[in-house]
Amino acid sequence: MKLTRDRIVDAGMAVFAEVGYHNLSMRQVADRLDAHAGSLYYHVRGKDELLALMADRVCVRAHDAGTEALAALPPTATWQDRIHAQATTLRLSIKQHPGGAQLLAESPGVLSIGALSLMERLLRTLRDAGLPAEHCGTAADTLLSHITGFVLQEQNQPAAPPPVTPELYADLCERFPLLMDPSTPRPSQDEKFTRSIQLLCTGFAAPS
Amino acid sequence: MKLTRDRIVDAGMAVFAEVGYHNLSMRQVADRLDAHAGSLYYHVRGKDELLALMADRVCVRAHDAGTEALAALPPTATWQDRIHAQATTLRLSIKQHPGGAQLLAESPGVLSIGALSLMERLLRTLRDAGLPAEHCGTAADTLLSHITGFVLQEQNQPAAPPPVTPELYADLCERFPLLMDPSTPRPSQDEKFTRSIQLLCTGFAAPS
DNA sequence: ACAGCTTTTCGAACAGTGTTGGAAAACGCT
DNA sequence: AGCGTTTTCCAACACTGTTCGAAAAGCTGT
Repeated sequence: MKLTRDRIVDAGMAVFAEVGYHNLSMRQVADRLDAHAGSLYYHVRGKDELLALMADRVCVRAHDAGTEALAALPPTATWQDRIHAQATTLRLSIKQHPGGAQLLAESPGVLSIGALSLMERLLRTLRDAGLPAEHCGTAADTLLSHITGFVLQEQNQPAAPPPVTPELYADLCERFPLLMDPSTPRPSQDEKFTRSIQLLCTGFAAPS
Repeated sequence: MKLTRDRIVDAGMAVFAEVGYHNLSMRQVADRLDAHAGSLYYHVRGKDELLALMADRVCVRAHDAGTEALAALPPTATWQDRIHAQATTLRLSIKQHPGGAQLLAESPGVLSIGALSLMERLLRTLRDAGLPAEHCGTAADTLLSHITGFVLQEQNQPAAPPPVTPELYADLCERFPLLMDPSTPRPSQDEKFTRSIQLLCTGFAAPS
């Protein structure tokens, strides 16, 4: 079958979902298309461009998932709810592939249609909420960079936490008493995420 | 001279400062020590571990810079000022090396002494500010992931923005009217950063 | 159907990467 | 001096992204 920019990105997304960001290679993408690695370079400038196209596709998927989530919201939903819905769908879309946050993080996101769509809709909801126009830009920027950073840290959490010897544990407790305080609740990632979004929203709403 | 874990990390940081994150290779690090690449593996499990050690060192430097910045603050400084000082020094420390955000983003940061120190001090200032203890954890987490995401997006901004043809520009204006609105102010990165930190601080301070 | 031309694919090669394992050297110690 | 351990070398392996000339495939006009 004929080789095409779109088909290459499709194959890229497929192997991306299987092997993750770090193990994605041009040869694997080519193999999935029954083609040779060199042939890809006729349609794509290089791996960087392919990654950028894939990042854009992730954003587009997140955008589509976001419209669905927004449509499912009851009419009584506040603008905070709408922001939260968009943030959550974006987070889940990124988390769908291993290393998805890296993919978004590496590619310069400005020129991507998908990223622009996400941004525009965030701005839209913030403006419709009646927030001052001059603050909406930084608010949306903050949301996006925060979500990226959050999923990044989330996906890089080691699967098996390293074993702590008792002496090391004691040392840690002494040097980092607040961090190691067992009385503080240790919320799940989902809770942390929704709380951080609420945090940002109250920051947006507060007059400055 | 003898090869040592610390000396390897030193050389890694030097190469890192010169060539950036993406072009850092074990052979270059070894060359700087007049050694062969294979010798590094006696002291370091692999490149991942070396990168983790380097990420920790960046955090330690950021921590030290943060103590200086805090010491230079007047006694009348609010807790928001103290948070801002720490955030700014962390941002600058990361930006010192090209691709520094990637370095922090890739390495699982939990087990790093430097990262823990940064976290602990953030928690300290938030607790000293009188914020409710059960919120300080997510607040500090949000701060760190936001800063990482911010510098990431900042460092990945393409040096030369791609040229926009008039027709493309018109299309963009139609699809993204809010983003393309020329009347909205376009603040510098520094302004965006301080504003986002202020945003987070007001979110922290607001009762939930 | 054939030639001619363009678009696309191949296949081999290049330089570079992280990593490994056995041989060789350096070191410390009795 | 000799032995044992710690450290370094060196050559290799299996990859990676990318390039380039040649070969194939597809289309057009006659």
